Amino acid sequence: MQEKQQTKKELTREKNQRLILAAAEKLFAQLGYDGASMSKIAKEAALPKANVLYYFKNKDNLYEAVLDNILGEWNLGLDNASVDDDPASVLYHYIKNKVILAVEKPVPSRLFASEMIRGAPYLQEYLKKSTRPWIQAKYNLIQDWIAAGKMDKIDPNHLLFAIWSTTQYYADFQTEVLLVLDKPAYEQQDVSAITQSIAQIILKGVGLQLPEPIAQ
Amino acid sequence: MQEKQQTKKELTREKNQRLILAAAEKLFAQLGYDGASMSKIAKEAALPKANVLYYFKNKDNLYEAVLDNILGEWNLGLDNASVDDDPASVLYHYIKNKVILAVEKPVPSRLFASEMIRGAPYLQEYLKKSTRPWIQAKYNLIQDWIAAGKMDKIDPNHLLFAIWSTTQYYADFQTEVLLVLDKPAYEQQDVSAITQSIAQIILKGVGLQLPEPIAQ
DNA sequence: ACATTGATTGACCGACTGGTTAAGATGGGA
DNA sequence: TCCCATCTTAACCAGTCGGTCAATCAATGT
Repeated sequence: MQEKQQTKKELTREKNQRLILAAAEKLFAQLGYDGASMSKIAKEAALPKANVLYYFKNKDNLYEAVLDNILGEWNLGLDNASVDDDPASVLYHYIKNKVILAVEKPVPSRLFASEMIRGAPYLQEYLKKSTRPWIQAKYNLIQDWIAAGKMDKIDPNHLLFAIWSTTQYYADFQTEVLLVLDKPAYEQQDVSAITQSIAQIILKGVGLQLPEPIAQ
Repeated sequence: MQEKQQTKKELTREKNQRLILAAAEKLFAQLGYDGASMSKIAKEAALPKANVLYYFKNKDNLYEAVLDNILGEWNLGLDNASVDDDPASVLYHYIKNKVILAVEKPVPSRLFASEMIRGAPYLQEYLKKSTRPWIQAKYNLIQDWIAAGKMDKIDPNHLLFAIWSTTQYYADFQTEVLLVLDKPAYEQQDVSAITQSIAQIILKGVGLQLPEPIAQ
């Protein structure tokens, strides 16, 4: 248990790294890779620029650290499902989780989107090694559901694209959504309204029924 | 008709402006606002930087010109529909057009997405003056279709978001899509495959039937 | 108590940024 | 033909970029 006993140095080290990562995440998402300068990030983290470069050797290094930090908590869900589960329930909860994430933590989604728009210069390897096997497994799962007559025939890839796009839209295009809805910010009730709308379209769209009554 | 008689100067002026706009559009979408420098744009357009700044006073001016240039051809469609039309047919063709645009001209979509992710610093006014009235009209149209019993009850805003997100995804996230589909580039047949998948989900999702048999 | 290691930071660097300027090339109307 | 407006472009500017460095500071093991 002696690894739990952290020295003061180790504590401030961790704290500073978290500070820098949070500041970098925010600014990279807001201003893009080139727009977020090291000095702006340092200022946001309330540290001297040289100190930021002490913890992360260079800008690329920091950018990759931010991406790594995000991907872990962002891509999960839909992982424990099997053929025997009810696709309506599984997909509904997957959509719901993605909507909650999009509304409550939009920054990672925006950062991911920026990366993709630029051709994924840093995430290409990650996509090949991690996303592709994951989607392959889900592809098979959905195919099995279709073969079992549990849902309509549809290309599973495009179904997953549809779920990702519709949910992440509320994070990436938040500005447009709020402007159209004429709101200053998302409210509690919006999460369920969005979830219901998306789930209604997509689930019925592949021959499933909404698993829950509309919660008021 | 004498305005048709262009002098040599006017011709090169137009040509250079088109050249610069095309180069800027490409680089702004690829590298973001800050990543695309004036010298890179000039190099891409094969002109000296000072010449680019002669035609467009400064970077902001050029950026806005690029956005203006895009929005005209990008946002149309769904405009001549009325309550008496068949929603299935109207929405199907709208989706189809958006998919074609996403696959064949992804750059404008990516530029628009970048703008949105950054909070639409330049497009906010445009959104208020142009997009909001447009979407208000479509909102009423869809509500009328619902009232006429032609389709399921659904919030028209979220339906439009779903159509925009699913279609534009194939432009903005092209890298991810191609990687998942294991292709080097979109092919002719992909347009109809994507259109069919999206239309199948969304139309059936709001209680409509695909208006055309799957074209082989 | 002290030496050693890690942490902090201001000053600095060359490269590049968006933008200006001024001098010359070009072409059209008189 | 000549003049004048438009166009072209190298040279230049101050400011910022990512990154380095060396001097100082703080904490730790002995």
